[in-house]
Amino acid sequence: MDEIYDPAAVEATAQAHWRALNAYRARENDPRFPKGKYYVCSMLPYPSGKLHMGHMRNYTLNDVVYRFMRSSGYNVMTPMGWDAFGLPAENAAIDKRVAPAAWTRANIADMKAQFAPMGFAFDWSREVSTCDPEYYRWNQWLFLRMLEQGIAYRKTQVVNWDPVDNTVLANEQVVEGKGWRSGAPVEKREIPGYYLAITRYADELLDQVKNGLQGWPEQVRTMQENWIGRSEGVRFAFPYERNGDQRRLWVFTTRADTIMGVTFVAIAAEHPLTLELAEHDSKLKDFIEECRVGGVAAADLATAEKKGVGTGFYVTHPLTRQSVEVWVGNYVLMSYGDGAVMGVPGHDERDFAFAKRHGLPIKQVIAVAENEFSTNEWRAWYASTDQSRCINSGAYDGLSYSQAVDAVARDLATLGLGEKKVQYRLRDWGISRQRYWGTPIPIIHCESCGAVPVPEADLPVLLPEDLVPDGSGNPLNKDERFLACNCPKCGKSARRETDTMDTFVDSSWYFMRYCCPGATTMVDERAAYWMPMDQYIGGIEHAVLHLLYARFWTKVMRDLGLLKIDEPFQKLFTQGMLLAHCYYREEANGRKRWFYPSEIEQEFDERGTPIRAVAVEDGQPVIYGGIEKMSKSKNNVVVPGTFIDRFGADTARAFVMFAGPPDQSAPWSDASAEGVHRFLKRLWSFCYEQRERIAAAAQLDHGKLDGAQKKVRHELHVTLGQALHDYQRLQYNTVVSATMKMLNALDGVKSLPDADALLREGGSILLRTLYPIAPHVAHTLWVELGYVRQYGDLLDAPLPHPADDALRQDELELVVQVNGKLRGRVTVQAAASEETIKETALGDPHVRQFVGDKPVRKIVYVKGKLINIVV
RNA sequence: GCGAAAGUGGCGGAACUGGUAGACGCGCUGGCCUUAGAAGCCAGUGGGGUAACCCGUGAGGGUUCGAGUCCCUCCUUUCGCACCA
Repeated sequence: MDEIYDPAAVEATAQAHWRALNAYRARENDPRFPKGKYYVCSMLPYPSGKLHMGHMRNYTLNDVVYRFMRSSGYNVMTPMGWDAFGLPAENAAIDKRVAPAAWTRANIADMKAQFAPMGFAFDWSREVSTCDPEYYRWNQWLFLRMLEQGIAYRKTQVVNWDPVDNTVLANEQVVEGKGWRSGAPVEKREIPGYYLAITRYADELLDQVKNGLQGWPEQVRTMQENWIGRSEGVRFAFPYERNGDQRRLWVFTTRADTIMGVTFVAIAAEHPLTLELAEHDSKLKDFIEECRVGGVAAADLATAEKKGVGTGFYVTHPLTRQSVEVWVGNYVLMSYGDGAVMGVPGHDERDFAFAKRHGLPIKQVIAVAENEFSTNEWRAWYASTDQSRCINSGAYDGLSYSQAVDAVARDLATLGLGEKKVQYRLRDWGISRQRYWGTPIPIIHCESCGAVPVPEADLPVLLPEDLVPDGSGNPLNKDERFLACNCPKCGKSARRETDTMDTFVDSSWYFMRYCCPGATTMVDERAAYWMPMDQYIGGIEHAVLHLLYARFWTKVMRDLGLLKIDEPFQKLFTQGMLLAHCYYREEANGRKRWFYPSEIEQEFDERGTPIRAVAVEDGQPVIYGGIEKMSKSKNNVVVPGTFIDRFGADTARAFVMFAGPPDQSAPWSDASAEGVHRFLKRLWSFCYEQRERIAAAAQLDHGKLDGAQKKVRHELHVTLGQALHDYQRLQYNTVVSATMKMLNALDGVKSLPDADALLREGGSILLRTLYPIAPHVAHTLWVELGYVRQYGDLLDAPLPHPADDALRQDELELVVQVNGKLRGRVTVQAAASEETIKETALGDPHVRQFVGDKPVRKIVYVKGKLINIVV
């Protein structure tokens, strides 16, 4: 054993050992692990080629779960793969003139190499790349099954168009009116595409996120709930006549009790009736155009002015039979409900604003308390329905909210003009993307037969890998080899669909393919063994997108008989980001020049308060830019390579765990990281010095320990109990603290000549507690100190558990409070009666000083902890 | 605007179910070692005070023998949603 801790050597040896054992290859029903399977997985990364410490934090978290659960006796499996399709590869192709496939594969190789030094327990035999035909063929296969079931269908509708990325976006991918990736304001376009009927599953998706999924963070569950957005209400129609036809204008409302307050009907600019009426109305035409390009940021939209145009066209109120004018309003969304609303300005804030602006009548039909309603000043009576009463509403007068809704729905139903309906905010998932680097949609367009599915036997529809996009649209449209085909129905020459699938399709089930590498079907019985996943780990940014799609996909697979589970992820953990300090200086041209941390020196005052930071190059001050997300533009990205070279992977792992609670963002700090390295060095020196005593020590007999050793042993076992608890709740920062505490405690008894047994037991506890976090150094010391003979290889050595005799104490130190304030400490026999303890407390001279001659009103005794004397 | 979470030393952060606030680490101070530096080791480190003590978990109130923790009001920050009828 070397005297000096050499992480490079330690890590190389440990990794060679694990490699020789093929240690992370997981097998179904492995008899070595009677506790059963445990599947832990991190969201698969996009192979951008660059990994920083933030990634390492995420995967270390994953690795700690793996090692801890394996130490607990589970058959643990943790895989890794690549979300390999998508736009960055195409953009890189345009920039660098390389095919996306080559770029992506090179990045994957690069990233795997960057992972290697960290010692992660990935079972690489299960690796998945979503751009691999053996993977995406099953996207195509399931898509065809969905077509058969009517879950997938083709339609033309107004979509979100990203003018920079030149593609359609799903609603989930539009953030504040902008494309989630490009940041460009989204336009509205009418384009044909394929949709997946996720709304069919809306009820189930909602129910399980509300009432199941106990292992998910509340925040994510709420976000999904809001996204699905279930509303109960009434869908009804305003009849009208046009060109001799009897037609109906449908609307949806949650406030059917206000139906007698309708003074207009507002419809969306893209509503079919709008388009029809606009044919002979140039003002309306202009307004439609304004709505199409306008509406940049959705945040402004909510407060934006309620613009609109009257059409001069009238429909009939279904209950009063009065004529009501149709208006086109910019606040009506075509994509929700029927793209039309009844206008009740008396009781809806938006309708009110619209009516005020356009001079439309306002009618009160709900009784409200004095001063709560006036036409000049809106008060949000709308929000409270529990005590409202109808007025000015004919037959409905006096009814409460729910009575009125029931009565109105019944009357509308009698007329055949409406009924109760549940409306969702969730819309079907548009998966067509006008991009090259994705899964080809397996459809053939035939002039006589239309859109024809590719026969199963012809799968996969291979994506050509040698095309280099030039920025002028989808290169598949120009690739004759890909386009040319024959119609599977009539055999005539036809053209292939060139749209590809949204990459969220790829990530909707990769975690199931991990379970059954090489399966000749989409999934096989091995998936039934590993699924549902026990612990999923990923960023909060996927709270709705990926996690909702994956849940939907699982349910579709279940209904097709491929699986028996309802939900894919039992527990979800959303990890926080790793941040870093940044420093800059204003240049003469007004630009900011960002400094790398290595170019900066921080100065402190006598008390440790940072005063200023200076640049190493000239000693002149720079401006502290705060703690920010790691980004290239701010030069504050910490890369693993150089850090690991200097301090080793174990330090990197231990520090990213120590930096803060894993579910919160934490700042990287070179100084703190070196502190963790110092700890590992101290641990190494300690073990080096004590190696002979520990290796030769006898079994520990608690009864033979003296008071000082008992105290240390007690502390060790209490700390162990806390560490195990924190392991369970994934609070690894305090686990690292616990191992530091254990070392400090053992350090305190190393000079005692008869402490060999205690050192041996303590060392074994410390190393096993530390192992999931810093496995290389723990493994090496485990071997050197001779623990293998007793417990076996550290990979599968049983977890230590606090011993009862160590936790039990002969004497207790109790805190004495007077009126809730700490006034003294007393030591009592553990077996002492409450009476004796109280007397001892009162007898303490310091306590007596505070009690004085005031009468004691009450004495509270908290067992084993404290005594509070109330005077 | 609506909803959620969080505010604790110079810093990152502990305190599981109300029970010794500041664990553990960083930084800082003093000392030892060293020709010197680096590394290492020892001691100290919430604020005030010579001290006894007093004050301290964003602000204010409340419940309780006892509140960082529970309740109410407010402030700040972060995140999510954002015309969803």
